Amino acid sequence: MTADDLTLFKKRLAEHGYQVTKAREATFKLLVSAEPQTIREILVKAQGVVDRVSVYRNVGVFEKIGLIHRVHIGWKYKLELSDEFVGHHHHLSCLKCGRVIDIEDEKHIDDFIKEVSAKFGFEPRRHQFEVDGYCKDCRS
Amino acid sequence: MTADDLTLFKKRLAEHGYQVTKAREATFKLLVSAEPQTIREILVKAQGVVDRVSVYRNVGVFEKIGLIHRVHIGWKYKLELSDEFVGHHHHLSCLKCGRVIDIEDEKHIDDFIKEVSAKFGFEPRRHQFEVDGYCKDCRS
DNA sequence: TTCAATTTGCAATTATGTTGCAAATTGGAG
DNA sequence: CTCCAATTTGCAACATAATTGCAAATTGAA
Ligand SMILES: [Mn+2]
Ligand SMILES: [Mn+2]
Ligand SMILES: [Zn+2]
Ligand SMILES: [Zn+2]
Repeated sequence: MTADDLTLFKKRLAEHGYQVTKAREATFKLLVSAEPQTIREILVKAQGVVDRVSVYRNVGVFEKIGLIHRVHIGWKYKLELSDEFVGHHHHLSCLKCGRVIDIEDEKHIDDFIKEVSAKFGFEPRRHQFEVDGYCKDCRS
Repeated sequence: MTADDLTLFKKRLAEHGYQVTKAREATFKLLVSAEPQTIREILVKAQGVVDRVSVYRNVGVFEKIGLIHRVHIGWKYKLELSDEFVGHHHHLSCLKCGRVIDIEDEKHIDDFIKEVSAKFGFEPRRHQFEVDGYCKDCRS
């Protein structure tokens, strides 16, 4: 993670009236250290450093102020930095090794959403696209 | 649900070496009665008829043999009949009233998957696309 | 009808996430 | 820097969702 990321992190907390604490900084760094990851993975890494309840609570805070968001990966959700940090994207997820590949969309998805929203009078807010399969190394 | 659906249900069970039981038939009928729905909703309807453990176990069986599948709806998953029954589709999901609208894709998604899979040497197996927002009635 | 194999239901257990509260930490005022 | 009200933390208890072991019931094939 860059120094800028950490600065932005602290700025966002302050903007929303949250304090910058040891536990929050540690939790955020764990979040960034591998991405995306399950809250379970974060809890394991946090053992002895930050209490599980505080991890849950602060992950909740981070979500609420838009620092991170959830993505669906194989019937669990994982946590990743928000678009502000890493740019909007979707995922290819390997059913064998668990590898997650970031993919960028170049229009297909947005066009589809626009089309289908118009058709049903729907006002889209968020979307998520996920492809499960086998990665280059696992498809042998 | 049609008589054909029930016939296909029994056929698939038999093909995979599973018995056709009261509990399984009852659970499948509950599944079909409203669609998609959470396992929680099914458990409530099953009270006094099928034990919760059997519901869990049989929903697991149904998934395994491809009679049903999960779809992501607002950070929960819901269960719905597989494509074989209802045709492949995706969902618009209302953040306010919870309404779920089935949408069909006309190429966008498949093209995108083809494109991006080629790029990463990925072999796609399953995919899921979900749009959250506000339905016609709720956007006022 | 008979019976081995499968399935069911109940109790106990495990996994996951939440709440109440006293003690510690934080950040701003003085 | 010092002080202190407000926020945050960690622990224990609680709540909810899902899984497992096992004896009893059901199923389907002979
Ligand atoms: Mn990503
Ligand atoms: Mn549907
Ligand atoms: Zn792989
Ligand atoms: Zn609605």
